[in-house]
Amino acid sequence: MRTKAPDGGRTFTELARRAQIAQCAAEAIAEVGYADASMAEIARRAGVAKSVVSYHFSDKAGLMGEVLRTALATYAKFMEPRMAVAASASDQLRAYLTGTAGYAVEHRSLHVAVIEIALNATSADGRPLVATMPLQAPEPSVEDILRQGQRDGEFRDFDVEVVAGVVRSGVTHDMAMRQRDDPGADLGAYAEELVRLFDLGIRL
Amino acid sequence: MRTKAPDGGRTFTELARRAQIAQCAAEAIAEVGYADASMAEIARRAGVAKSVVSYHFSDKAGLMGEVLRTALATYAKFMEPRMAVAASASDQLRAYLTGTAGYAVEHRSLHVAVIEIALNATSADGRPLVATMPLQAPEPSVEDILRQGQRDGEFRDFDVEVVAGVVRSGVTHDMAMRQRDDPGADLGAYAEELVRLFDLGIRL
Amino acid sequence: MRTKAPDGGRTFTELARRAQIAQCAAEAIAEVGYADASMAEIARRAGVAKSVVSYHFSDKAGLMGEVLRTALATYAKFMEPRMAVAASASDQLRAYLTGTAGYAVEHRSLHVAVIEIALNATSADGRPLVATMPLQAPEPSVEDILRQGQRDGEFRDFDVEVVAGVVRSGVTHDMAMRQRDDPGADLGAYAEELVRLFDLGIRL
Amino acid sequence: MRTKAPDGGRTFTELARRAQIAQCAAEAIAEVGYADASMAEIARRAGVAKSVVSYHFSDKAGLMGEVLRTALATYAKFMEPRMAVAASASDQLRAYLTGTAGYAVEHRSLHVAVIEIALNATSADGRPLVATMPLQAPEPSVEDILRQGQRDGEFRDFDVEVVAGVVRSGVTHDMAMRQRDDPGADLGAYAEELVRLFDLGIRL
DNA sequence: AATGAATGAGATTTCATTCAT
DNA sequence: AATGAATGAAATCTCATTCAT
Repeated sequence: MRTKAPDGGRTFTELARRAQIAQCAAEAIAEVGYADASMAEIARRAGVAKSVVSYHFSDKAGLMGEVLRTALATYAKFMEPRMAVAASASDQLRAYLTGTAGYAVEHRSLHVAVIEIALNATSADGRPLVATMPLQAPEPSVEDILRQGQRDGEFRDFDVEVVAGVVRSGVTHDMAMRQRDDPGADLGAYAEELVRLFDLGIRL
Repeated sequence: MRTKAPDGGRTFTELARRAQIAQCAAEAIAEVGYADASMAEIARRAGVAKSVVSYHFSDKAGLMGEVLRTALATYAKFMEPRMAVAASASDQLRAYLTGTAGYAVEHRSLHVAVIEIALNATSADGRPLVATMPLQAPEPSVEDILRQGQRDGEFRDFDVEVVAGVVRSGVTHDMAMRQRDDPGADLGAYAEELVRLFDLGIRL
Repeated sequence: MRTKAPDGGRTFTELARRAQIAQCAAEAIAEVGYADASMAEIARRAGVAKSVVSYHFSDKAGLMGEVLRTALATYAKFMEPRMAVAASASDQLRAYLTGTAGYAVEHRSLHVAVIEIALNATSADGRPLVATMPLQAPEPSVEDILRQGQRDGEFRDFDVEVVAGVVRSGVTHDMAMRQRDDPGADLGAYAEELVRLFDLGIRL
Repeated sequence: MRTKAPDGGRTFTELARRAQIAQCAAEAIAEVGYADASMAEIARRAGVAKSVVSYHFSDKAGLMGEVLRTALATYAKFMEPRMAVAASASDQLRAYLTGTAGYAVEHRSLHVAVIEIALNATSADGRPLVATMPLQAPEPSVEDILRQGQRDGEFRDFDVEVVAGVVRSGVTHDMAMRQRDDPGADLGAYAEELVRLFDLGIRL
């Protein structure tokens, strides 16, 4: 009897290979950049023939999509318990910042790979890949948290879009760059500093 | 007689061509991403043969280096008068934020291109290109400003490295993303919001 | 006990699968052309795994050979009763033309596939596949009919090889092209027109 | 000064290379069949690198298109003087048959290649290549000749489409097959036999 | 009897680069 | 100063085929 369909008609072996290859793809991208992370390089890191990658993914965009989905799922799973214990909006913001920092440390490759893919990957028609994929970020979003804080009288009045953007870029792009340039950086302390900065910056 | 050597033994025509090609390279990168900004695409945009690009630049890394130098020089020239009129550290920080936002609007391609190049370009040995180049950012750096503010008693005590990073990523990466996703975004208001946020966040 | 050997040691199931796959191969070739009729495409149409095709046929040439044999057998079975009732050479020629036209309509895929295979399929050594296979066309051949007509004084003197070639190409290649370009073409009327044309052309 | 633009902005060298490559493509197709006539094989025969072929032709469909255009132009040039001296419809038909036979002998590769390409080449969207190209056959067409003969009272009444099809397939497909199987076949005698056959078959 | 997984070979195409002119 | 032509290397992807299960 076959070990069929634990998810969408795929066998365990297939799911395992897909996961392995997606992981190697993320590592390749994080290390050599999107432009140099060729299918050959990814296959080499996975220890399989180039054609094995093509066997499991319809094309490069398909593989990149899997990396994005993997990253998002990993991130959501990582954040869920941390966000659950946070009651107030400022606690949630703290949980978001320290949680995301923790994720960036623990899943460095995925973290950097997502940024690279978002910037560079294009689908066949030339549009950015992320624009062609239905990706769903975990709830609540930074915007949600900020708006809640304003409603609850915890936060002052400000443009939610703008502040959410800076908050997010602080724990994604800047942190990724920091890690790349200094792999041993203390991101825990980094996150604490951000918590203080934004708390002071937006508190009523 | 030749019109020689306004800079390092290069004629005016040569300098003009180099500048034109570098500009087109930045535009190509900003529009299609580093991975798809091939020498052919860049040459096409410049309206010259591929070999002309190779004629003026030793190789692709050389061209990317020129884009970085151009961007830095343009940025420095843009910021200099704006920084000059700012006396206190908080005025300087405001000038930095609004100035950089203005630069990002006025020189969108250069702005985005630098981010892409920093993330992706590698020199022949595989190391990140930016790590192999002597690039000199304009004075004062964000770190300089923050430290001065702390010395002057304007700013509270905090980790200068961390805050400088967030400040910088806010006006580089986040702003670039914002522009890409919404070309008509009001970056002036964006900068003002950042000024308030960081002012509150770090003021003593 | 196994249901063995109705033909050369093959079970019924095996024969059925082989027939099914050969049929799907013919359909694939007829629809997308020999060059695009890959083993994967054929397997897809048959609703089986690629490896099933390889399991039943030694290699692609083997499968193509089976298509040829199937086509020939089908053709022979289709023609036999129609030729049997034709006495004179001109009746036989008429039976050949209308019969073959009927076959082309009823077994369109096989008909087109044979032409494609004859033109394109090569065996491992690079020679045309048809040249390496012992294929036996049904009796009487067009040449036989024409020669008989000449002997009987029905037909005038002409080069049998040449006329047989044109007769055959008229009801194979031209008819196949006609079907491809205009699937609803009236091949019955077409055949009647050919009968008249050749009858006048070769009658004494 | 450059040797520019003898045709559509192409230099002499480029035109020469394109012609040479198209010729080699036709030969490759005629010898090994469309399916095995890869870009690599074509480049090998032309004695150039694979990338040279890609340099001169946007893609494989572009090269195949050039082969078709070359063949058509060659055919038109070959036929023109032969058709010009034929006054009556039967003379024109004779000129068409003997002329086309002569062309098939003199330009065997082009002749066979066109048949293969028509049967197999597909453009990117999967449709037959010939259907996507504006190809213009030389005047008068076989249909034109036959209709003229009917109007002039030279030919009897018959379905022009059908007879034109057989006439054409006789001197294209059948002749090509004949040449492939027996390279030394006497196509002159072949054509004469066809002239007699069709003359008797359609004359009033 | 069937098949999922894997694979090497080779397909088409793009790349950065070189060089004679 | 510029460029058309060429090229080897490498990119992505498809192919027919094999094999353990």
